[in-house]
Amino acid sequence: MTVRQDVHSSGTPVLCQSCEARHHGVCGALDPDQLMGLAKTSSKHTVEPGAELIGDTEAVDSYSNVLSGVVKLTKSLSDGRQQIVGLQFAPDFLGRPFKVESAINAEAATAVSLCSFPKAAIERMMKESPELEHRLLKQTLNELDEARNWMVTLGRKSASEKVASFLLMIARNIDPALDPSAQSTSFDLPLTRADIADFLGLTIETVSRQLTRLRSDGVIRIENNRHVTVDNLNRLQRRSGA
Amino acid sequence: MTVRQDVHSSGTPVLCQSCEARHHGVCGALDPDQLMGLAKTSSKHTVEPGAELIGDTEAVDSYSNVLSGVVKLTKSLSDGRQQIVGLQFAPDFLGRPFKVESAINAEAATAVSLCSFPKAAIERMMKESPELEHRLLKQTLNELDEARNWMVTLGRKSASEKVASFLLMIARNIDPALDPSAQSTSFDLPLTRADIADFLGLTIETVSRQLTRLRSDGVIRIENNRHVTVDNLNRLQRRSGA
DNA sequence: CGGCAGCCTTGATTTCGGTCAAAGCCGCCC
DNA sequence: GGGCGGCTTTGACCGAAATCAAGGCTGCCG
Repeated sequence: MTVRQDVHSSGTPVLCQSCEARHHGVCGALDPDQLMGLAKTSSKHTVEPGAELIGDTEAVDSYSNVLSGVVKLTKSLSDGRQQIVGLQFAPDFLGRPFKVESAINAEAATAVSLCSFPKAAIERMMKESPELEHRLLKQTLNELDEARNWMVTLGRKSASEKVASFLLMIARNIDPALDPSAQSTSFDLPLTRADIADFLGLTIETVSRQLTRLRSDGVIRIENNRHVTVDNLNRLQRRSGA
Repeated sequence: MTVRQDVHSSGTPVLCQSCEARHHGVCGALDPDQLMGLAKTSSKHTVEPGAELIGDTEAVDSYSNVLSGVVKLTKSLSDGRQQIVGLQFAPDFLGRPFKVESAINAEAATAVSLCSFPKAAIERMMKESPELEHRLLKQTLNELDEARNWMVTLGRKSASEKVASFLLMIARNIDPALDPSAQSTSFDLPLTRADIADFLGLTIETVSRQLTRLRSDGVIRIENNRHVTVDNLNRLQRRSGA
């Protein structure tokens, strides 16, 4: 579904001067001088689940790297119907270059730690550093690819295929190190049933019923409503509609 | 739904040396020397509706600007279910920089004229010209925005809202000069009912029924199954779910 | 002109997922 | 412990859209 590995494949994680963590993303594209400049105004911080990171209400003047946790990108219709249009995992980049008008919301789905940079600083650097813009282009192409893959799921898959696809997608993203040939895996769901429904274009009840079915069919196990174990990834994949 | 104007807002149409037409897109980002170099290997050509422009079968080694007509981007599940994940209108750019793996198909929905460049030439120039990459980034961000908007339509709108949204989207894109405050408009549908169904995640029959309803409710008129007239765009918009 | 092929529309029926309603579970705080 | 609130599950029923099945329109070609 995704080819996340490709995004930041160029180069190893870089010691970010500002948040003092080793991570990919923006920092990796900057030379030491630029990093120094950026460090003065950037900062690492952590937010609770539910915290709004980008809203149509407030203008946002910063970009961030997601260091850990999951951020959901949502859009709403005027009557309140909501759709999650993307999930950002570490080490994705969060922000809207060139102020593309889009009325998108970003909210922490889990506890999230971020490394943020002021918008002005990044935009200035983007003019100077083609490498930075190149990385952004790659991430954006990747997000576009994911969005289009998800459009197939939304438009053409049945409820049970949608839920299976969702579980696979999460399994692949939560643990980026997951061997693509792995046969089993185990992870915490970063979303509530309501979020999953908003992501899949379903209702809470339908999501719950499909999870129950996967459980009683022995495809998955769930503990505490959050922790999912998949013993046979192939079985799940067969139910995802390919 | 879209902010197409922004994409190519930087600069006026440029006389493309290769296809000898004035257009935006790639050419506008190149200096005269680069254009000259490109002209040697690029060409303008026209294809019939149904022609496959990018397929998972054959490797594609060129990029193109769409000069006129409509190109549909599709994805399919293994059992044949299909979803249209995007439409490209002039002056959109067609191609996959950096070979992002995505199993996408591109097919001419109408007669299409293109100005094509060999992949190698463009990629070489992208390394030299940050401006070119900048344009690509802008178009990609725009496509991402459109894809995410469409995800809301696919996931959360009813069949009648989907069809209304589709008509509005086409009206806004077919005639880029359409005044956003215009009250009425008229255009040819670039897609068959089957294509519209694949775009909206519906069946042919449902699309047909919804069009019939819009017609009998006096919101639209249709001649020859293709030519649509909307006398009151606001009425259509109210049915699109906003 | 006549027949055929490709689209499109319309109607009857089925079904998947939504809606409405109730109850369970679990953690939390008094 | 007990009660409360939020999230989840389950059940009964309903309805929007899919499916199945004709039939119509148009343009093309013999």
